[in-house]
Amino acid sequence: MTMTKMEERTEPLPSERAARAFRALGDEKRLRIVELLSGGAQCVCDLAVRVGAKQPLLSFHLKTLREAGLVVASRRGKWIYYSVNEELLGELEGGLARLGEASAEAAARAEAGCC
Amino acid sequence: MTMTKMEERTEPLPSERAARAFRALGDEKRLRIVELLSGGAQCVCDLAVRVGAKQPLLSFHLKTLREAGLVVASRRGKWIYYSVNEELLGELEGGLARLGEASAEAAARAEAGCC
DNA sequence: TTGACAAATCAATGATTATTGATATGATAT
DNA sequence: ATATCATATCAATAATCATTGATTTGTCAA
Repeated sequence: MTMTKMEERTEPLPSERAARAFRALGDEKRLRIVELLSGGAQCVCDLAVRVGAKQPLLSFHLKTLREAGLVVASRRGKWIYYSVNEELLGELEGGLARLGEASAEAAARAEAGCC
Repeated sequence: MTMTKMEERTEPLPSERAARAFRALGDEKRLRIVELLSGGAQCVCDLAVRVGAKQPLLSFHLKTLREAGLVVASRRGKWIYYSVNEELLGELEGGLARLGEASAEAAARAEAGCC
């Protein structure tokens, strides 16, 4: 067997990863967190105040976002700063764009009466 | 009161609507459904086969997508055809783009050392 | 060390969601 | 009217998720 990881393409964004990321964005508090983070990296205590959630809940949501790959954490002394992963955000954006385009083309085809 | 619906702006995409839409996309089966639909409108029975789910489950997922505004249904005789709502897709795309840009600017600011 | 503070983890609970089989609705054709 | 086919809805169950308070871990400063 020993199969040297010889598989890593075709789909721009494996749908499991995309679904997980969308699911992570699919909560108002987490969406708010990402918005806040996109204004600059923040520590958890800052976020807790602005999101209006207690610290353990914030940690939970940040973990969800982290596991989805949407944010990254970096410790600076006593604090941990979070920031958004622009790359994944861009891939999701691209995925939506692709769907939109495909959908527009399909609509045009249908309009043209091939159905 | 009689309040004539006098509230409908400010946020490009109210975060509740955005969160609901992302949540709807946050399931592999539903993401697959949207992908299939973006290839052209389809009836439920078609989808059921391709997604590999039973009819009531398909209906459930389609309802979720419908309620999130991501797809629209239109009856044609005995069948109901679903298609994706490009407008909402575009708004979500725009929202992600906005987050990405804000985040890039914040990173640039941080780089420039104002922290 | 000890104390204090930031953040993560844990255990418990309630809320939401996915899935299923059975049943109801709505359209068409006979 | 009846039969049939497509789809929706319902009731029940299992799985996942959000939220909380208590506890733990990690870091710094005295």
